[in-house]
Amino acid sequence: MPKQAMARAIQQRTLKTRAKLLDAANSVIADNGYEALRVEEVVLRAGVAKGTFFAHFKDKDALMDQLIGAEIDRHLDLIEAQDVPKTINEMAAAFMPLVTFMSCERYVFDVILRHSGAAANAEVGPIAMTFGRQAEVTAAWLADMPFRKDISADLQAEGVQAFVVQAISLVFCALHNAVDPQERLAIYLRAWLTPNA
Amino acid sequence: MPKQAMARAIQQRTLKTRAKLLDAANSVIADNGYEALRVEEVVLRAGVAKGTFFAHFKDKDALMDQLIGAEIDRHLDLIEAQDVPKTINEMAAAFMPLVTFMSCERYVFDVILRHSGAAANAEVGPIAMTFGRQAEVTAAWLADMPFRKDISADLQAEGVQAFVVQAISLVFCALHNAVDPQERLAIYLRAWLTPNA
DNA sequence: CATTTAAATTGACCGTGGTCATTTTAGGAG
DNA sequence: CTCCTAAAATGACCACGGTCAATTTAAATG
Repeated sequence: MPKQAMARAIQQRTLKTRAKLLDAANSVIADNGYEALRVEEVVLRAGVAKGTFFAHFKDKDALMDQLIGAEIDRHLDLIEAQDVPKTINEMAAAFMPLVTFMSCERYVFDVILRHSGAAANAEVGPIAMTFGRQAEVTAAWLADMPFRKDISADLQAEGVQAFVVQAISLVFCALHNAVDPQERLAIYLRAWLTPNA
Repeated sequence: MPKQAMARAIQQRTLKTRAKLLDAANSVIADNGYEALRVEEVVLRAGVAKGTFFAHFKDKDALMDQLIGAEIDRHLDLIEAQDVPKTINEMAAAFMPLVTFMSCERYVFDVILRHSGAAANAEVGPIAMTFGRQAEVTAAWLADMPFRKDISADLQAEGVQAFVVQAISLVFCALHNAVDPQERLAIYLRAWLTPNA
């Protein structure tokens, strides 16, 4: 057997540096919010060089993908832990913590939209995963619910997702920003899930 | 009456410079597409200094807003000039040229999403205007159509818009990019506009 | 322990969007 | 025509994301 380059296991310091970067990023966000995050500030607080950042994250967006994706996942955990909503209003209410987070900053919503569809199968990022997960959760709710029978639960879930995004969009839309997102979402869901009712 | 600074009329060269910048931008886009547009390249072709660009456009995004908004408007003109669609399939087909343009580049779609909701009433940009216009056109179609009577044409139009965006999103989503956007849009519209049918 | 090598880290450097104090110019007033 | 002033144009400069050749370090091997 010829001398051959073996893939070495990842080193301890790799995980340590990664953790330092994530901690630093979270602390920056806690202080100034997502939009104001600067890579320079992150590496400064983490005590590493700038190049190290990009050895760990493809670009700034990849960091945001991870951080925001983790936050969405946390909300989905809570949503899953709750009782299955039985009415449209309960469903709209169940989504609200997630909606509130997604609309906490215009920048955050933009990042989410940009990553909601994965660019390639091989690189389905954290946020794209949460969209898949949200659809699953919703479809599971709808599977044993007294709503529409003419279309699949999956299609219903896709529509719910589209309307959640639409409701959040309106938060940032000057033409409509007087409306309450939860109320608006309930209107959409009623029209989508209980037509002619 | 005291000597007083009067607002002067805009000068001829202002319009000329603006036109030069827009022409240059269009030529860059024709050559390399939207994403590859560089402000430096635009001012080079326009024969003006970099600072001049930003005297005419708040930022690069504002230029994109204007150019892409104009393109969308052109598509809406064509859509309005055509016969009112009578079926779901015709409606989906009617939107296709617009859908195709909106998904011509990932970057273009991102710009559109970023500008679809105006940040403030005072600054409703070209793209935000086209969204309003598209909703109007759709609502006008739906006003005398045999579809749903349980919700207003305006709400139906909002949903159509949400599903058009959703259909475009799938074009860029690796998990779904095998699907034909027109077919997908038709499925959404059928489920939204003719439930239980 | 000494040697070796791939992985991890570094920081000077670059590309590009955006700013602003300074200079130039259009065009109205005398 | 000349002067004057506000608008327009200029380009050196900055901010910040991202790159990469060179350096350091972990840890496997003998």
